[in-house]
Amino acid sequence: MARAETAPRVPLTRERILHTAIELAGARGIGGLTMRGLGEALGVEAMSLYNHVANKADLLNGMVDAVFAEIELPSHSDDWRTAIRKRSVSFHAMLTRHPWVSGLRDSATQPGTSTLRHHDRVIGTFRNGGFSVALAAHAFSLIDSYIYGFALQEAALPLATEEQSAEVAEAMMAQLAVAEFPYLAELTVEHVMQPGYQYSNEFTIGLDLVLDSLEAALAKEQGASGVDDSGAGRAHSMPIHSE
Amino acid sequence: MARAETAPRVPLTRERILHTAIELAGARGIGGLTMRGLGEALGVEAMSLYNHVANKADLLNGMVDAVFAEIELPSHSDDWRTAIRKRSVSFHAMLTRHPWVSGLRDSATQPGTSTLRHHDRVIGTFRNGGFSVALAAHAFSLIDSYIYGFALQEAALPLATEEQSAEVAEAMMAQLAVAEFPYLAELTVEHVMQPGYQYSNEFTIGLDLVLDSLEAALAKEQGASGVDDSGAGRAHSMPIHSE
DNA sequence: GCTTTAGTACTTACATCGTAAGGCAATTCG
DNA sequence: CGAATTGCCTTACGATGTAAGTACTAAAGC
Repeated sequence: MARAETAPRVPLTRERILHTAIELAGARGIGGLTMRGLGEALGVEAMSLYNHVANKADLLNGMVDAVFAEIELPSHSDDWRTAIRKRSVSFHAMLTRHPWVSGLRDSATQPGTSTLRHHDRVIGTFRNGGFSVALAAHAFSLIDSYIYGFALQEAALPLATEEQSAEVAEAMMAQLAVAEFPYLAELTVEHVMQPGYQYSNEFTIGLDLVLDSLEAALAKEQGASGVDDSGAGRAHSMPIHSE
Repeated sequence: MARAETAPRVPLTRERILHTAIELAGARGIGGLTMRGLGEALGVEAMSLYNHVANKADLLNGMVDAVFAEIELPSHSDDWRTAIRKRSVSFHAMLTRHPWVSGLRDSATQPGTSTLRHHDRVIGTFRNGGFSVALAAHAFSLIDSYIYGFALQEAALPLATEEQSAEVAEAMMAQLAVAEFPYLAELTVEHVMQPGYQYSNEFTIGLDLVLDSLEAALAKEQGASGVDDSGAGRAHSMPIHSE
């Protein structure tokens, strides 16, 4: 048959499926990603995909793990604050590229190796920076909650470009009873509708505030360990509000 | 007719629909909430619901707005920090009661009146506490991102009870190559597997760190306005990292 | 070379979903 | 009492994830 020369006949792979799925999710949104549509994009019937992924949940897990590999790992040569800051900005950029990730909660239950490696390096960066195990856990929880939550709001509010912001703000003001929500109105007019406003700029502002507080908590913890060893010793206690 | 006495014959209402939908989402998860199932729970056919809600998206929006009304509004009599802290704890408690809320990004695009009132009061609390418009916006973004993000991770990781935590941690350790992810292993063993650990306890720790950083930012902003009026005057600039 | 075997892709089919269209009954208004 | 309006129900359609069974393709053994 002529199949050998006419069709390239690239065999289906899990990697190829994941890549195309990520592309498709980007183009049509995660809701527009269907097994049939994905099959079509790969020149294949929907059911053929099931030879390489267990089910759609497995596909989504794989997609999340694949994009986690795009995040810049914290560098060993940087001090903890710059290392964490860099990877957080990179993390945020990834979530901006792939807005559907923050919506997929299930994937956290079954983390892939990329995800685990990432988490391990982040925790390690804190530990090497002098954080106790407990404080490293707090820091990890705080930072990642912020990053995820910010991405969630970013995905919801369509304030990506300046025009979009203006549009949304105006629509909001139009239907908004200004008298009933005066502070919301003030913030919209005097902040959101200012020229050059983009919600995504808020990210690093909040991030730096978070890093400030972690730096202070670390200083407090290290100071406390000099006076009283209970802070560093009972690693699973709460060293921040020990009073 | 006998209808008055035999059958209670409570007529369908948007409120009754929303309440039952919230219950159902709590019992079966948001994925288990279907129009047919909801109708059945109300003793009614699925299509009858469409006389009171436009479509499923409208239903979900209504549900989100209804549970937003459960959040304790920041009190005017408290100072900003305690007021925000109280409402944040209340917010978090609501998201724990209704874990599906954080997953519904779409609802932020079409906020209901409860949601708007809530946001207005939060921003107002910051403003009355002395925050500039810009800093209030940053604070609002930071705090709500953290709360949402934390709830997202809480919903994903099933670490609600102590037993669950232990279970998950052990399962993780079992399949985890300890040598490959040493820091993750350390954190799991020395922190998560400690007696009495519950991930939800991390919430107030991170929250207090965030509030610390906002307090510092406010002090910095107010200190700067004494030396130089540009901080308070140009409200849409970035008063935190002005250097 | 031919035959066997395993794995990959295709076909068909089903349960379940949101919801469009139209019918019927009960309640409200004249 | 009759007319109209509202609210609920019936039926039906297209789309989705995926179970089950079939056919083809490519490597392994003789």
